[in-house]
Amino acid sequence: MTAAAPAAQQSKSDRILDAAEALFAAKGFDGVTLREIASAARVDVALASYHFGKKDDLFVAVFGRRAKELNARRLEALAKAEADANPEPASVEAVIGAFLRPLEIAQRESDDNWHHYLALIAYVNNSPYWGQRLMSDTFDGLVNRFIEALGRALPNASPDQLYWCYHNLSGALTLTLARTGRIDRLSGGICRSDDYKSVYDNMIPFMAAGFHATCSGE
Amino acid sequence: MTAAAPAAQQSKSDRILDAAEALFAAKGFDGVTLREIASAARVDVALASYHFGKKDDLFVAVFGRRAKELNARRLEALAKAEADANPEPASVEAVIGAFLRPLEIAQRESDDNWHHYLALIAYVNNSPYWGQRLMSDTFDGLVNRFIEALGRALPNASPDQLYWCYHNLSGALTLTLARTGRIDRLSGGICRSDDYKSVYDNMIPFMAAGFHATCSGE
DNA sequence: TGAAAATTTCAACAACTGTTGAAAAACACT
DNA sequence: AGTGTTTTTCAACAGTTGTTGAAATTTTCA
Repeated sequence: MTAAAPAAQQSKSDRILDAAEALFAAKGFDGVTLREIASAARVDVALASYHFGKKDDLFVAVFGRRAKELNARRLEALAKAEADANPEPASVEAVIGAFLRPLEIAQRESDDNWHHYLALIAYVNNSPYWGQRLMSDTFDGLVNRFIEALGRALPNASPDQLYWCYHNLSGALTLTLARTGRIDRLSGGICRSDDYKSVYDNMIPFMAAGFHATCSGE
Repeated sequence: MTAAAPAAQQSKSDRILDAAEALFAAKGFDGVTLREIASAARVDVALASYHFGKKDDLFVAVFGRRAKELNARRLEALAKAEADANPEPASVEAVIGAFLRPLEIAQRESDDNWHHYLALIAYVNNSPYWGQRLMSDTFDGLVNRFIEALGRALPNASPDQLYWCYHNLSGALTLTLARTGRIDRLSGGICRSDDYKSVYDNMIPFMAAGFHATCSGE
């Protein structure tokens, strides 16, 4: 009788962030109204403005909320991969795994709504409006850490090769996080977008092979 | 004196489609108003409704306009690749090239605004709302033709392996088409998202290696 | 307990939204 | 020229939008 009531213990401010996160991820910034968010959070409309200011600021607040923890999880995985390989540099596959596996784990944490946040990342990453500044401010530092690690695993690679390869990885990942259900329909049910294990089990060696093929000396 | 005036010869209906294409691609369906579109097309607001009906229908009309030609270009490239390899099946790299190169060419046709349309594809492909049905209706037939060709090049691959690999390809391509400028900023100017040649020169061997690594017999 | 601060509600604002119906203009065709 | 058809304009609609200011409530803390 004690479970199933964590929502009641959440502050209204948190409820707003939760509702906004899910709705922004599903419908985009302009596809959601503050009244929808307030209604989903069971809260007065004006409260969103009181706590977070303009609608833009609310969006940025939502996007920033989980970023710190996600970055920490990824950095931890990277550090572990590098420690395991010491004194050799971590392999390409290990670095990519450190970049991706924390997402798989987060996606499966069904009690917390991480998958909404990850879908929101997908939205932002592909948005011409938000994509440039907000993504950069939030993730560029982390990404460059990973690219440096990939450079150590591929000493013959030039910087632009590494960046373009990361671009491929980022795009494939983004489409996965968006969870549009396209692959389900395209494959006639053979593939399921919520089968996270399969996604990452395929993606990691796929991307590692791509890095090796295009980032060796020429 | 005769050039630079093709816009004047366009019908108002075409001007609406052009304006809607560019604006939808830049700001998404909900981020654009019919008045913005009409204003950009130098046309009365009511005219969009007269020609295309509801806003949703206009969006679908925009999306469908160039789809037939794009599909034809890609199929032609696929047929050429298979003819060149005959009697062997076309290689993975050749099939992927047939899928991607028509986009590179279209992106560089600066007189026609193909790059707006391609950015619109990126938007739709990642949209949880439009992504499923509209993408499927427009492109699934073509995509399955390419996946069959990839299956002939990789006879040991299982269908789900091929679909997941295509998923990776599609995601990376989508991020490229979105042209958010992220890679420019992330790389500190080393990479430029409008350097289409580099993008595809990297992406094709990258993806081919990924297919080979994950779609061989196990 | 009581006052100050933070939170929450209520009501309303001006601006903007997609859409429509009727009038007006342009066009096609005999 | 005069018909019927298509295209274009104009004006307006009912509903929704983000945002705000003031009042009411709750919380904080000495």
